Amino acid sequence: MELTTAEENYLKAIYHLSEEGQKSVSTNDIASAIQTKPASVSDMLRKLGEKEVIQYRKYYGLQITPLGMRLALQTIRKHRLWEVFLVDKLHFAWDEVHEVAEQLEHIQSTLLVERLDAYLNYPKFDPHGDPIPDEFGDVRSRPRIALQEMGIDQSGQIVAVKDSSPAFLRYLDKVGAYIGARIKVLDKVEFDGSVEILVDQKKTIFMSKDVANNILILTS
Amino acid sequence: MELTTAEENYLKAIYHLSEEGQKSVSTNDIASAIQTKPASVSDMLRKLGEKEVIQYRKYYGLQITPLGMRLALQTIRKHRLWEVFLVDKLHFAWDEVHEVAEQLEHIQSTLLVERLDAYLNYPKFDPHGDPIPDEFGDVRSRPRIALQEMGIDQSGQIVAVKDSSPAFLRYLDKVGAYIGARIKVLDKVEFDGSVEILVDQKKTIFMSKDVANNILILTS
DNA sequence: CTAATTATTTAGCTTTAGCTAGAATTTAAT
DNA sequence: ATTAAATTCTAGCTAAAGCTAAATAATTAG
Ligand SMILES: [Mn+2]
Ligand SMILES: [Mn+2]
Ligand SMILES: [Mn+2]
Ligand SMILES: [Mn+2]
Repeated sequence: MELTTAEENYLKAIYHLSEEGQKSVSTNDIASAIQTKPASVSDMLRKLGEKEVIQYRKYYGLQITPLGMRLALQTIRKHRLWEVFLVDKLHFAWDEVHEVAEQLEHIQSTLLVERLDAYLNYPKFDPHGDPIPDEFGDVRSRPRIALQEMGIDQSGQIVAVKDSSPAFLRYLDKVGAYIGARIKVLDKVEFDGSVEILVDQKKTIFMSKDVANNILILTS
Repeated sequence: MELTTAEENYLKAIYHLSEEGQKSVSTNDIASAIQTKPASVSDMLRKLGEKEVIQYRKYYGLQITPLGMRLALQTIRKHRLWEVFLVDKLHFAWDEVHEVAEQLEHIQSTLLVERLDAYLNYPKFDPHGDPIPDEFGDVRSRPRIALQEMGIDQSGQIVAVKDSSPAFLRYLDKVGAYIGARIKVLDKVEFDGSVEILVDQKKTIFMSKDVANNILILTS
């Protein structure tokens, strides 16, 4: 069973929107995630249903099937491995990789994926801190919470970002909030939800609720 | 001006068949090179003509335009750089790279090509000995002749192969005729055109006319 | 110089993946 | 319980890229 590039992109979007296959997703959500019209989505859902990668009931949502899950995770695995390659080997910035990985993830060659994985030394996380599924689709995920959820004086380590848009990532670069940084919450403003944090015991940063919501922390 | 994947493949085939843009090519030749039907080729030629990458006159051949040449060479550059990557970095065998490079060559990202080129240390030739065009499409080609054309006692170095099919390349691996090997023609059989050569001053190989025709030599 | 053969193109059909416009269904609000 | 609003789906169109069958042009042979 092989999927077209469009089908892979839809399935990946569905997987992400359903939060790793848990809840059901809406046609409109898929449309906006994938930058297309709801009518196109309806049509694709029918096709994906026929291919049995999702279970689709008209007007009610859809559920990704175990088969669909496996295929989605394969594509995600490739996407993230390529991102590691681009950053580690070709010295791309972490905000420059997404677009290219979006293309590279569709290259069909199991040998290529295996060799790439080995060449990169079997990385467990991509440049944005997202876990890389193994060849069987198993994801070893760490318990992580949004920086926004942390209380005053709580500390931890930045392990991932929710938003991978260049604008957001470049902002993080600017303020020095990189993956791996150790942080401690110094203060939280009730009024607007903004937070003040100490980074690596030396630098103090103020950030809005919006920003703090997109930074994921492994607490300690 | 950007081309679709299919258009890039056609243009590349046209470029190769025309022997780097010299002679004109036929519809049937393109069809068999690209494994498609002549009717499909006719249709694509019309489109490529409209995009002005070829000059097309119905029923008479076609000429690749300077623009078409530039675009074809860009794709060829990418193809060959990826082949180097696969062999040098991911340890693919030289007969395993073509199919994958055929996909990778269509990835759109000038930054990627630049970085890849630098990462590979600006290689001048691909694993099959074919020259890699620079970013402006300039190809520094070496004067080379088919092993078949050599006379007895003439010597030289294997610098490239004409045929890159796995079957042929694996045969060369088996007999030890690799790129870079120094050879000398010991004997030629008039009857069937087969030749006997000495490889690296130690090993003697017999090969058919067909094989000798697909091995390219830099004479010395 | 015709006539047969070969090469090439055109016409019309298929699939994939989009789109718009409008119909159908579900959900929310009186 | 209706009605209104929002969501989702269907119908019908387009473009790319392929196909087969048939038409047409060019080439070769007698
Ligand atoms: Mn993609
Ligand atoms: Mn990522
Ligand atoms: Mn290709
Ligand atoms: Mn090659």
